[in-house]
Amino acid sequence: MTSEGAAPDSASSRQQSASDRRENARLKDQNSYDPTRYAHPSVTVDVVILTMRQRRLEVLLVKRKHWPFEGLWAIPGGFVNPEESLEDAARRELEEETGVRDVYLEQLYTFGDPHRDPRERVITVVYYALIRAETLRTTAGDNAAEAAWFHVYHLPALAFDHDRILAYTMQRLRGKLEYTTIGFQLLAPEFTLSELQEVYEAILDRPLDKRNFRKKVLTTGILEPTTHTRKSGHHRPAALYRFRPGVEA
Amino acid sequence: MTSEGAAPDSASSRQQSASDRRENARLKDQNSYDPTRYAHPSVTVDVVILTMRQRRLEVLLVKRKHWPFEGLWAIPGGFVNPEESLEDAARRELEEETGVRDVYLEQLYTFGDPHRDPRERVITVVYYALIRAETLRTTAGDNAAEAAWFHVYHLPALAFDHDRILAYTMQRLRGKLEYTTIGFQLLAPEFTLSELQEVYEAILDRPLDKRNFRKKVLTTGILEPTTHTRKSGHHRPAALYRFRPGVEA
DNA sequence: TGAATAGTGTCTTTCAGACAATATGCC
DNA sequence: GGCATATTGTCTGAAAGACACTATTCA
Repeated sequence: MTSEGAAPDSASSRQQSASDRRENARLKDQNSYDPTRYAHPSVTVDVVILTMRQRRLEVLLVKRKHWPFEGLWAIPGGFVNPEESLEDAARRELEEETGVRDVYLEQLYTFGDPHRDPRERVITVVYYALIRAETLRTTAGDNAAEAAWFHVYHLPALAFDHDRILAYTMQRLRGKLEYTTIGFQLLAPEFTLSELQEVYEAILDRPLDKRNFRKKVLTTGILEPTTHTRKSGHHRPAALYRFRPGVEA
Repeated sequence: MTSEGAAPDSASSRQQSASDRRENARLKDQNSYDPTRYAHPSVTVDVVILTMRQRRLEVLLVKRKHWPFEGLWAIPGGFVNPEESLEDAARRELEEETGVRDVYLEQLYTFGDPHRDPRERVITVVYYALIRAETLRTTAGDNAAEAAWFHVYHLPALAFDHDRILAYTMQRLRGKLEYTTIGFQLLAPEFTLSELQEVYEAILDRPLDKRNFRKKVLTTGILEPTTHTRKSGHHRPAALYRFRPGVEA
């Protein structure tokens, strides 16, 4: 076991290790009025909610009604409650916005620039969720003007640093598409190969060759054919597939 | 532009959008005593500091001197100051521990389970840093017992959820090794191909074929030979390479 | 000349990508 | 029959992986 001290520094600050500083914070907390408490930032969870609608990848945004960024669109989010995990907070937020639960949800990144919110310091842990359009509850009616779906490649003006967040979401999504089964999360349990291809094309934002695509997904062995077909127009019905049981992202 | 309302919910909670809730929080903040402030968790930044020493990948840990987890080893970290970004906090922490700056640093993940720290709720944004062993300042002396380097595959008992954090770091590192030049961050500006291979083997924890490895890195074109060689024993000297200027991770 | 590490090439298999014609169902 | 989408196979080039011997330096 090698042992080498950390570099020294201006002494007074360095002698106090990180864990010591936490310990000091705890001791201070035992006082009833603690100025360091005011340094605690707000922590929120934002959830980028994505779905496939009309063969496009769309994101759910809410319209801001107050300063700052009044009138601009924002990724839905909210505060993390004291007794819930970050992921629980994200799932709660997701369910509040869409009524769905038990969907794919993954932590994306944490954004914490000191002035990203002009009101106070807000550190936001961003998650993204992939949901199937059919699982959404239908329009609430009086909320219709507040939340809307947008094509991810034609976004309105966004509040805060939410344009960066969405750009980063797409980057992550494209990366994961290659080596995971994440794309399947946007489809119903049974689906056609054309539908699967549409998901990939929507995420990658480029057309794929049909023969190569089918060859690739079928040779991986993660799909199995069902006996069902889907008729969707004046043409040949497509065979339905499902994920091989036991295979997960 | 399609527009569909978000799902309704138990009304009182749903009618209040996420941005509304933030707005409400701001209004409350204008009072001098605000109970919601107590819900703000502590936010820390932890930095997994990795380097190559003696052909092994090693991580810098600090020994805890107080409850909780007294005597166990922990990833160095500390609070985020009000006026610094998360990455700035990580760089400050890194410099305090090692004396180095301007090294590779990347946000890993944010851990925030409500009881991961038994004292209070602490949400930690974890970064990892890759540094070259030569850039480290030498042992401080009186701090030698507090911080130590550990072989990443032979770790001591760790405090908090730091075992999970280190496991996740290795996972990320292996993933990025394949499609980025991240491994180069652990080497001096000029290095031998054997040294580069040692870095890859240390991260992947498996031996690589020397001929295939050299073929692969040389055909990518990211390396260029220098006119220098390195003699390191009673044997043939090795040619030194450097990264082609302008290529970054 | 022995010890130690540096340096090099071929073959096989797999995967990615370019490319176009036939099949089926419905009107 | 005409329309619309479903379905299918070959070829080529690139990359990955298995595999072993020669070169150089110095004690």
